[in-house]
Amino acid sequence: MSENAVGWRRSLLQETRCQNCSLSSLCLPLALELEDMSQFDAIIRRRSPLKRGAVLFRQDDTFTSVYAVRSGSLKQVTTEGSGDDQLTNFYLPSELIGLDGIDGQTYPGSVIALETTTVCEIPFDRLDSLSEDLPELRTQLFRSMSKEMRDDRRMMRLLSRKTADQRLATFLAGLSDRFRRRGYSPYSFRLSMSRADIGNYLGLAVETVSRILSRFQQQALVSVSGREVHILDLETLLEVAEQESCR
Amino acid sequence: MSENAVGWRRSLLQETRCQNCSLSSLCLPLALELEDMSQFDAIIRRRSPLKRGAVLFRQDDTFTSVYAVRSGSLKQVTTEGSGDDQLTNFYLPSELIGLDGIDGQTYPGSVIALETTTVCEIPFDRLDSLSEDLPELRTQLFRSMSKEMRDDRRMMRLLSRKTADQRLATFLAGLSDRFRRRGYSPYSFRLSMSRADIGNYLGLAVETVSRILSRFQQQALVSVSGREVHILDLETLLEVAEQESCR
DNA sequence: AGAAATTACTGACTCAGGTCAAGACACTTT
DNA sequence: AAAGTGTCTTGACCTGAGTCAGTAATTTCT
Repeated sequence: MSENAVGWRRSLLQETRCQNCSLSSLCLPLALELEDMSQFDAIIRRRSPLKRGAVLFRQDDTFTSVYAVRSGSLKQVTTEGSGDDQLTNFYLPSELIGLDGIDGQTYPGSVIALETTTVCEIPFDRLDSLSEDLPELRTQLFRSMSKEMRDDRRMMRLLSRKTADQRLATFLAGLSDRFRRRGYSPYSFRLSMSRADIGNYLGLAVETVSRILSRFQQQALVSVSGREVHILDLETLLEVAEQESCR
Repeated sequence: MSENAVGWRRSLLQETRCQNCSLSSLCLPLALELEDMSQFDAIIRRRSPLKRGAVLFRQDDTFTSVYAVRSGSLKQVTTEGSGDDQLTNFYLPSELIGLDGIDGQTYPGSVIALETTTVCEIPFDRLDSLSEDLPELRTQLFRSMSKEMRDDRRMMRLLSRKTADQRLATFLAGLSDRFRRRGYSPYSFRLSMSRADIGNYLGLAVETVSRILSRFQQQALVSVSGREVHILDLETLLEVAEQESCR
């Protein structure tokens, strides 16, 4: 405990401010001047890291805060009726969690860490009132929500019109792009989620995910070993993802 | 032209203000005091009615305004690649259109009237700056967006987990509920959209929509004649909509 | 290190819902 | 009233992906 606690305390002091955060150009305060950013920074609560499987908040918990991912990744899971879970989102660094909880005062799904993960907690009432004084912050908040709606629409199209092949190609290409934007290799990354998670998210059976990943590998589009992914032919992958409902 | 124009001019004067609007308890300004509401009212532009099939705005048009439906109904259609449309939403009175255009500066889909329809145009830059002075308005705006995200998640669950029967039952029950909230009969209404629209929205072939509506009728859950719908057994319909993935 | 428990892969079989085709119905328009 | 056009319904057939079952490979625990 002692060693870790010290390490954590130190990193808290070192890079715990938005001003020093490597994600500041992607995250909520991206449009703020330095002095505004320190106002924003003041309302943020850093949280100690979550371990794999740890719950950030549970479905139906009272909504209080939104969270920005600092490192690691998480999934959102909504349980309706009994037993039948739906994985509605994966969150990567700089992305905002919990915006769908504003209406209704409770979170509509549980959010769970997929690996060791750190997040910044942003109490929503403080964020709301700060957005009164900082138009750029308000704009960015509107944009984040708007973007999420747009992404949701894309997901609906995927779920209602795309074949299993197209879904997986879209998923892999999408991850690749998200890694690229965050400065990681778009061609080589590790999946933090299980096949079951991917299947649940894409509306496919686990077996289908496995089968298609194997076929993509045969076709030399990707090379997969467990959760390690190498994208070999992004070009073709994107073609598969968007190809005409070719008959 | 003259008679209609006069009629329209008159109704403009009569009930063209939020203060008199029967939807004010459901619409964006729902939380505002009377004097705040008149501030809000001042930024709104009434539009002359759209006829069936008329386009409110087109995909990729520059984003300028959001719209509140005053009467009638509309659909949002997104075209990706070539030809392959996806119907992503139906809008009923009091609902807000265009919030997904804030990010990216263009509308992500075309919005088309399904019948004679009137909308209130709300220029977004004015709405944004007004939300600085009226916290209740800002809150309501956040809520509307949050609610839409929540609805989107529900739609994803529908598209990825529900059977065709469950989808149609959910759709009918949902419409019924939306009519009820707006003060119309939840048991008897007219569909403003075609079977093709319904199919597209629910991720089903037109034929499937037809077949299942027929079966629902046989099972005495509903009685359908063309676009006229009577819900005979809402209880069971809701059961079908949410039943366990019963094996 | 070895046992236990997840997690991932592959094959064989099934079925919900898509596709194709044809006819019925409901509207305008002349 | 006939003709034309789009929307809706019904039937026959087919296929993509789900289910079930068994095995292999990881990861976790002791």
